[in-house]
Amino acid sequence: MNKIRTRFAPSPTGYLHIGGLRTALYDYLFAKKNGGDFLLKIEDTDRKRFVEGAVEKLIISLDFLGLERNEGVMLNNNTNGQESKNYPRVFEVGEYGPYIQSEKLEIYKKHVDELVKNGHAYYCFCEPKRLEEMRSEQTAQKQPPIYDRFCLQNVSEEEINKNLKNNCPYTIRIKVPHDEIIEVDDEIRGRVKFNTNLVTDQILLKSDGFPTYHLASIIDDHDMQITHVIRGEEWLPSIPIHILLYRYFNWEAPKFAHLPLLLNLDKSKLSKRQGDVAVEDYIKNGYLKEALINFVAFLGWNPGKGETQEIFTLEELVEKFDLTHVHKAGAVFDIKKLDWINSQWIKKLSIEELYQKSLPFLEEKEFYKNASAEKKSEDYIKKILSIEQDRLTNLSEVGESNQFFFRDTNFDKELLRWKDMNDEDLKKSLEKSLRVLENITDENWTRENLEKILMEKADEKPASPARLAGAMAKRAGGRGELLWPLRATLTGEKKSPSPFECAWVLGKEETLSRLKNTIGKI
RNA sequence: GCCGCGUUCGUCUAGCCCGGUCAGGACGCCAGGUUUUCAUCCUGGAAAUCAGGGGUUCGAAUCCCCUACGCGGUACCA
Repeated sequence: MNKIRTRFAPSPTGYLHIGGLRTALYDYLFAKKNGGDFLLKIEDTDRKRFVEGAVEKLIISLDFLGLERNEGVMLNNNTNGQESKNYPRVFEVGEYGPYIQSEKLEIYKKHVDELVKNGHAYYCFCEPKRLEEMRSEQTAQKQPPIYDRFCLQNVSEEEINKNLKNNCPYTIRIKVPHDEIIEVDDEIRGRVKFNTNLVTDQILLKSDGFPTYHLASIIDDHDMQITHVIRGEEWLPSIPIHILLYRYFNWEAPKFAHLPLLLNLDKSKLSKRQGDVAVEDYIKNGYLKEALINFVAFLGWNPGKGETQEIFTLEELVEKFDLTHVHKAGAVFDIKKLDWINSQWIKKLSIEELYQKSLPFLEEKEFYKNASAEKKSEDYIKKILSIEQDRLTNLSEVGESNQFFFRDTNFDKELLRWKDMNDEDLKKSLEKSLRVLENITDENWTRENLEKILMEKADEKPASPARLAGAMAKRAGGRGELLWPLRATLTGEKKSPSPFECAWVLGKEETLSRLKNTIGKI
């Protein structure tokens, strides 16, 4: 059996779409699972929709995500690729190129001429206006909109030659046979059938000399020896054309797998209207690439029986991936699940990694910019991150809910009170914390120690005779008597990490100073 | 309109090919536990008459047919 080869074939119309990522991912996973090759080609035959820099952006995104290609279009030239004619910083690596459609125009022309010669395709000189009128009439009569073959039936060879000589604009159409059922075994959907009487003679070559998708993709996939075409469901209706082209060229067709669509919450095709669709936007908003890949992999696929685990690395996905477990129905993109997966991936990061990834987000924040140099130190930030790690669902939230680490706190006496504590009790509580903390040396100022010592003190005795000792006191929140005012002093917030964690991050000096400051104000 | 694809908890889905489990898991939600607060973590719960209707069968989410609904295609866009 031939080596398995898949390709991702985006159009450079902007950025890597989240749906594109899913397609690319499945192409990648399938190829790697089967020891095959995965490559990138560019479908830039629509000059009206072309966006400057889009090819580069696409590659950057794929590289960033770690979806490595064996060949095709690349940005870094470490494998002696050839510089692209149309895109100066882009290289083409591999022996089946060009991998950029706009560089293959002569090849397409040559093939389509062959089709014309063999009677499988024909010249069409119809103007768009006539085609439009024809179609609206057909739909009005409840007929399927199909080209009426005017040029096939009414334009003689002589006229064709004359028109060509006069540089009349023309297109070339495929000649679809009548009364035939075309059957395809889709890897995901099983057998799919189409009646050719309902298939129009699609345009293969546009009047600007560029091929349409149908022609170009078939020639490319053949040239590049693609064995499995894994693409979006929107291509399913045009598959009879593709099958016909393989037959006309006398080429063996690859296997096809049509992926279910990604949907908005309202089940319409995933679109920008209802949220971000560009991979780069998700990255910009603090999602990890691991989470994005993990999440998108599960949109329309699952590892099957018995597997309850859902957090997987790219490598693990490669190992588990299987086309037969791809679902047929469209999948709603629910960002709540992405958030959860992202939080899981954040928890797996080392502090060093978390620091490197969080810093760019932190540097954008006002509270960080306004902080002292000491509070921007790597050591200090890492401490904050180590206690925030379990609380983050998203990198962009970093520091957000713990801004007291970066600036002074506000004094709010009511916040400091534990339950119905009076001023005197409050002051006593804080003074006790101060005494305890003062006695902890710098080298003993660790998370574990602070917790151990403060907890001991908090459990020591019920502060007021009205409260019972032991477990009952604990239940009534005896620990809060010491711990709540301490934590509130250190943070100035109703909600925050524990006082042990906060004191540890702030350091002895800052902790004591915040305590003294507050005590002085009561 | 025409053609194609699809339809299991709110969402992602297992199970369907090879009929026979209280239709299982995850996210989210709710409750409880741990806990000074928050988050994490742990335990439990609600949540799908398997789109609807007909068959076939002792028995159907699973096989067959019909209907409805959704989506995609219907371009000199991909």
